[in-house]
Amino acid sequence: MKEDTAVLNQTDTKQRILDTAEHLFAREGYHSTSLRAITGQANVNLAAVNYHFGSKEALIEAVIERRIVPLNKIRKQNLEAVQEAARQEGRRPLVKEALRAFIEPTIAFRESGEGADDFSMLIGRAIIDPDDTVRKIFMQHIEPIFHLLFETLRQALPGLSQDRLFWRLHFAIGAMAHTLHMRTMEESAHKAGKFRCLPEGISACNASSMTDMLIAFVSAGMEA
Amino acid sequence: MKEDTAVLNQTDTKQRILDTAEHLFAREGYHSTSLRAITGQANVNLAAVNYHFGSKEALIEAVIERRIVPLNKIRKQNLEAVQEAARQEGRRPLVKEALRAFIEPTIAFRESGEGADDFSMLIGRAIIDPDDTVRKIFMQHIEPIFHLLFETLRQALPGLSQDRLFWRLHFAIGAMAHTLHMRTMEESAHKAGKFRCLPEGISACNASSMTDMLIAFVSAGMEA
DNA sequence: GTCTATAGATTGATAGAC
DNA sequence: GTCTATCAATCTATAGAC
Repeated sequence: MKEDTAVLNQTDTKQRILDTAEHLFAREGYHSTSLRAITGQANVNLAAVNYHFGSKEALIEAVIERRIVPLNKIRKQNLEAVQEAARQEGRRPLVKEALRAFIEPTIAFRESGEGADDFSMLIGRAIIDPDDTVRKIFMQHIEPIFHLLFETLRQALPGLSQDRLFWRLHFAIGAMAHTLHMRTMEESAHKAGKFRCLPEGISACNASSMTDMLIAFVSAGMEA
Repeated sequence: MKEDTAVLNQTDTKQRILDTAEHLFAREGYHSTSLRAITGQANVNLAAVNYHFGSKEALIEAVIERRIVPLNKIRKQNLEAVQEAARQEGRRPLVKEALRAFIEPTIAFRESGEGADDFSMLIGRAIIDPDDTVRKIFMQHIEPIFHLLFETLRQALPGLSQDRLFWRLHFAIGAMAHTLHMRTMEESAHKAGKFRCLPEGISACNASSMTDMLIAFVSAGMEA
């Protein structure tokens, strides 16, 4: 009984720290978020972070790994399925299906449940953030998947030089990162209205149609 | 004589602070860069920042405005020239020439002289950075130009709904920001090799060919 | 495991001599 | 205008009682 309570409290505290840290790191950034802000909002003691994780850097590492591991597993399966389907049908992979295999699970993550929205932003930030603390952790997880995506696209576009393919993929990743990084799609649309980019503002849209628009955009760019 | 020396010292100190701040803000980020790091590297006294600029926030404001004002003037002239040429020839503006009017001076800036490389990174960061300190300053300068770009593209693509146009432009800006944000094109290419995305590494390329590739990419995406 | 209290370092900003 | 010296606030991290 005593043990159960202890374990429950432990996981509960760890979980609350992870969730709150994910939220604040995504929205305020790693350096701008203090441990006090996290523990305060999570309603746990300041010392709990160092007890459970050891340091602030180990905390964000745990935040990232919790989500990136299952996400990369899906992306890997998708990309391998694309290659396998093309091989069995004796054709090249399509640019669009390769990009969808990579992009769709990333954006779909947003609607998959509590906190996923935050992690989506965190991915967008990690891709871009020049701060080594966040990006290094992220890069070592994304590297093999990026390699697999590049290889699949190389098969899809055999006429394109590797240099051009690399830079086009670079542009595509930038478009995706910028989209992931938005706080919410509603907020971004609202801001577009506030900045008077448009006469009457822009409609928000769900992750599914956003994914379709993004894939259409980057596919056309890759094949330009 | 005394006055000349005083003025020279003043502008020299202010200039050195501006240049060094631009460099460090771009590479390390606003919050991760301390005033001590700036004054130390610029070889000026710590108190000089607050004497000349008043605060850290006023400093980055000065850093941004020094470059963004002439840059936006060029972008504005370019976009108006595109609209005017199309009007005189009785045709719609081309997507490609509208995007080039906006993108080319932004990237060309990189090769225009000392420090421009840093500011290019800073722009890329400002577009993306969720930190309000940097982005708010930047956004209030970019808003009218963005509005003009949107309007020109609306003329170029009359069949596209404003919603779709907005999101496609959003993707295009993301691709551009990600490219601007790179430390250097050589470094980015080198990293691609290090991460083994490619068997033999990627060639760097100059700003001009980078601009052409980016414009080809985003034009195809806009017209998808 | 959780808490208080605090060490130890760093930050932006300023006062006052020169 | 430039400098030293310092304040007051903040930060991460930890020691030790419970």
